[in-house]
Amino acid sequence: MGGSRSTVDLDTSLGYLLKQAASALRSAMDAALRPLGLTVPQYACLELLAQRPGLSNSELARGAFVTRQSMNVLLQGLERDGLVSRPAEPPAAGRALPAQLTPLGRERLEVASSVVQQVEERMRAGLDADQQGALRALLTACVTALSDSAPK
Amino acid sequence: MGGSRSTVDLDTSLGYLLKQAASALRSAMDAALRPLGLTVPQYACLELLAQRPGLSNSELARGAFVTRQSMNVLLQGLERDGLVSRPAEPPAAGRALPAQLTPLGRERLEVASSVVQQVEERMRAGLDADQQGALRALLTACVTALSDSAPK
DNA sequence: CATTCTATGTCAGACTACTGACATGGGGGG
DNA sequence: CCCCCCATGTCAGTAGTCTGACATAGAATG
Repeated sequence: MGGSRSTVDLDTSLGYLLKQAASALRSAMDAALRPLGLTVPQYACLELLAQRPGLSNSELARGAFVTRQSMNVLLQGLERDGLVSRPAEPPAAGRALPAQLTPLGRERLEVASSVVQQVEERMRAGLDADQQGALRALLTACVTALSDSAPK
Repeated sequence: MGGSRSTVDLDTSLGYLLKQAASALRSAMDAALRPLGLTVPQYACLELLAQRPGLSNSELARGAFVTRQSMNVLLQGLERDGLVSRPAEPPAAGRALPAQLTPLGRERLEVASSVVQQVEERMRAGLDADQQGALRALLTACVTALSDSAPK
């Protein structure tokens, strides 16, 4: 078991490669969404709400991989732009405020989803169906391995 | 999870899964490096300098997936802490200032590399050698596909 | 040789995201 | 029943990162 090598070899490191891939995807999505006036986290929030209406702020934050606080300001911006609506008063049961897409938000998301799908297709250009499934399985394994061994 | 035509299905989206994996890895690395007083980009910078001494600010920025400006302030902090050294004067040929690890920086990196390697090993826990090679190949294919089709 | 293009370093500003902290609502265990 | 623990929403402060812009150095082009 290890300890013999003193530094990580970036050319063969899975972590470095993972970051490189995520960075490339992020840049491509950012460029594709910029003309629509949406950032990547904003798009992620809209997409989450389209598939699971009524998600609360904290649930959206976990789904978009940001903190509650960041998602809160993000949601305020989307509300201000009329893409998302939240009840102003606490919902009688619990504190979580369920958010909903407005018709305008749904419309904006339609366009955003199509450009993002084009980006994803570009990314999968050289992969056949089997390879895509394999990649999905391998990434899932990495995620579960990391979260299972996560302290606290 | 019915596949809708108008929106991206997050449960089967490779992009979403990629972001999830990168986020989990980032969190794990962040937690592992925090006790050492290093952030992930700082660690990336040190690791790059260990393997390719004399890299300039811009080259480090590309290698760490940040902008030149961000890498510049990051380098200033590392210089202030005595982990990295750069010549104060322009090097007669070109504008690029080659950066070097100081002995203290090398020492700090030793510890950081070991904890990061432990994180990577946790991530690869459920993958055998073949699967790791496959994952590497698939991610590389995604990166090249994205950069080849990149506009600009 | 002059011009243009590209790359680099740097400065200024704005924005994004995070950490820390506090109050509130709901569920269990004593 | 009361208390403890966890999750949520929110506020304030801080730190990190990006975009935009400018000047300079070297290469490429005519």
